[in-house]
Amino acid sequence: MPQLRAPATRRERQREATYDEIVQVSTQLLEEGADLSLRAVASRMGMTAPALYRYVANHQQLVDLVAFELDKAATATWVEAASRFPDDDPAARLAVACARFRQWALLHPRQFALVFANPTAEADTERRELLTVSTSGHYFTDLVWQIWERTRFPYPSLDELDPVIRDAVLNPLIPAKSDHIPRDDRGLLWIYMRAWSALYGVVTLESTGHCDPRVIASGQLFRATIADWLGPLGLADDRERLLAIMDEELAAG
Amino acid sequence: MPQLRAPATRRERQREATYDEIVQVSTQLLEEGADLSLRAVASRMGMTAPALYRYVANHQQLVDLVAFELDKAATATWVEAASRFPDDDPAARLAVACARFRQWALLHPRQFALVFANPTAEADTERRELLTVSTSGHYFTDLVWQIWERTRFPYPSLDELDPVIRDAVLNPLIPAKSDHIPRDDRGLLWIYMRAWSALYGVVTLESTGHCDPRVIASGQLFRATIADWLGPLGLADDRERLLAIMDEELAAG
DNA sequence: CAGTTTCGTTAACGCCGTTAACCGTAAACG
DNA sequence: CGTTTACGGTTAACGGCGTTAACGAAACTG
Repeated sequence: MPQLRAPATRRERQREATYDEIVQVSTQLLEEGADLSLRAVASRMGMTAPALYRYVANHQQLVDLVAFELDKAATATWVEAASRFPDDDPAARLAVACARFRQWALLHPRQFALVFANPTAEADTERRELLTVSTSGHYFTDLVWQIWERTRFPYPSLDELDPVIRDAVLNPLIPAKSDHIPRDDRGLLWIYMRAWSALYGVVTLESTGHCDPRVIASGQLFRATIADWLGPLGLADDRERLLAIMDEELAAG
Repeated sequence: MPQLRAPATRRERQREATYDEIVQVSTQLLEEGADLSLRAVASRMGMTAPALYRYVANHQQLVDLVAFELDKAATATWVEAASRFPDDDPAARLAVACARFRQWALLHPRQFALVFANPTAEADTERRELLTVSTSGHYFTDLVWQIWERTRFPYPSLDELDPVIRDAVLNPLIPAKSDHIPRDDRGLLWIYMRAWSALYGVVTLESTGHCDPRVIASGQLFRATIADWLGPLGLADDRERLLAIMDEELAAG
C-alpha cells in the first residue's frame, strides 16, 4: 500500500518537502530568538530570498503558515499530555490542556504572539479562514462538548441569545469543531466562546508580560481564572481534583 | 506669575517642544496607518533620522514614549466622558470608562497593540518602570477603590492570599494608585488585578480580531464579561442601570 | 526530441535602524 | 566681552529587510 499522504508526482513530493523545511527552519529561527524574515529563512535553507516567493506570496503568508503549524505542533503536545487521563475524563484533560497551553505561552512568548496576537485585518477573509481551522480551537471545543455530555451544564437556548450571537453559533467563523453539535445545542458554543475568551485573556496578559512578574510566577491569576469556570461547566464537584491536576501540570512545566 | 511647567532655560523649552512634536507626528502617522519608524517621524518633522537619536536612544524608546503618551491621551478622553456622572457615582464612571476603553481599542487597534500588547522583555526594568506609571491603570484602580468605599465588596485578607501575591499587593509593580490604600485593605488590589485581567482579556481578543467579527459587532462578549464583574464589586443591585449606561456608551462609539 | 512549466538565480529599488564623522550656533563661563 | 563648550543638527555609510523584474537551467510533458 503506497503512501496516501505523499502521492502524485516527484515534483509535488519535493515541493511538500520544501514547505516542511520552511516551517522547520522558521521554528528553529524563532527558537533562537531571531526574527522570522524571508531572507533569514531562505539563507538558512541555502537559497536566496526571492526563491521563497515560489512558495509564499509575501511575508505575511509565511508568518501565517508558520503560525498555523506552530499551533498544530503545540496542540499536539498538550493533547499528548492530556492523554494520560482516559477518554471518559474530559474535565481532567481540559485541566491539563489549559495548564500546558499557558506554560507554552510563557515559555515561547514570541511564538504565542505569532499565533494568537497576530492581528487579523478586518477585510482579510483568507486569513480569517485560516483562523477557522486552528487546531487548538478545535481541541478545546471538543473537550467542552465532551464535558457537557457528562455534566449537562446549562447553556442559553437559541431564543435567549442575541440574534447576532445566534447566527454566530449556528454558522461559526471561529475555530470550533461544531458540525456534530445538534442545532438546538449550539448555545453551548456561546459558553465555549466565553470560556475561551477568559483563557485567552489571562494567558495573553501573562505571556506579553503586562502584569507583575511575581503574579505570573505564582500562577495564581491563571489558577483563579480557570477556577471561576469550573462552576459554569458543571465541574464544581470535581473542583479540588481538577485544580490539583492543574497545579501539578503547572509545577511540572 | 511665570509658567510652572516650562521653566528653566530657553534650550529646555525648545527641547520640550521637540518632544511634543515627535509625539504629535507619531500619533498622526499611526492614525494614517503608517508604521512608526524613526525615518518617517524625522522626515515629517523636516529632519533626518539620526537627529532623532538626540531625543531617543533607539526605536524601542520611541515606541515606548509614544505608547505612554497615547495611553495618557486616551485615558483623558474617557475620564472626560465619565465625568458626566458625578464624583460620588464611581460605578457609573467605571461603566463609561470600560466601554470607552473598548471602543478606543476597536477603533485604534494599532495604537492599542502598541500600548497594551507591546511585549515587555523580562529583564527590562526600565520598561517595567514605565509600565508602572501607566495612566489608564491608575484611573481604573482609583475607580475600583472608590467603588469599594461605597459598596464594601468583600476582598481577601492578606493572610488568605498566596504569599507571593501578598508581596505583590503590598509593593505593587503594576500601574495602580495604591499609596492611599491602607495596608490591611491591600487585598483590594487582588480584586483589581483580576478584574483588570478580565477587561484586558476580552478587549485584546476583540481588538486583535481573534474572534468572530459578528460577535465583536454585537458587543455581547464584552458586555457579558463586564456583567460578570458587577457582583464581585458589590454592584449587583445597580446591575440594570450600569449595563444601560454601558450599552448607551457602546452604541454611541 | 521540442515545448513548457517549475524553481531557482542575480540585480536592483526603496524602505528600515543605527553608527561615525563633522559642523554651525546658541548657551555658559572666565 | 571674547572664548569655550556642548547641543542639535547634517551627510555618508553599513547591513538588513520585503519585493519586483529579468533571466536561465533543469525537470516534466507531448
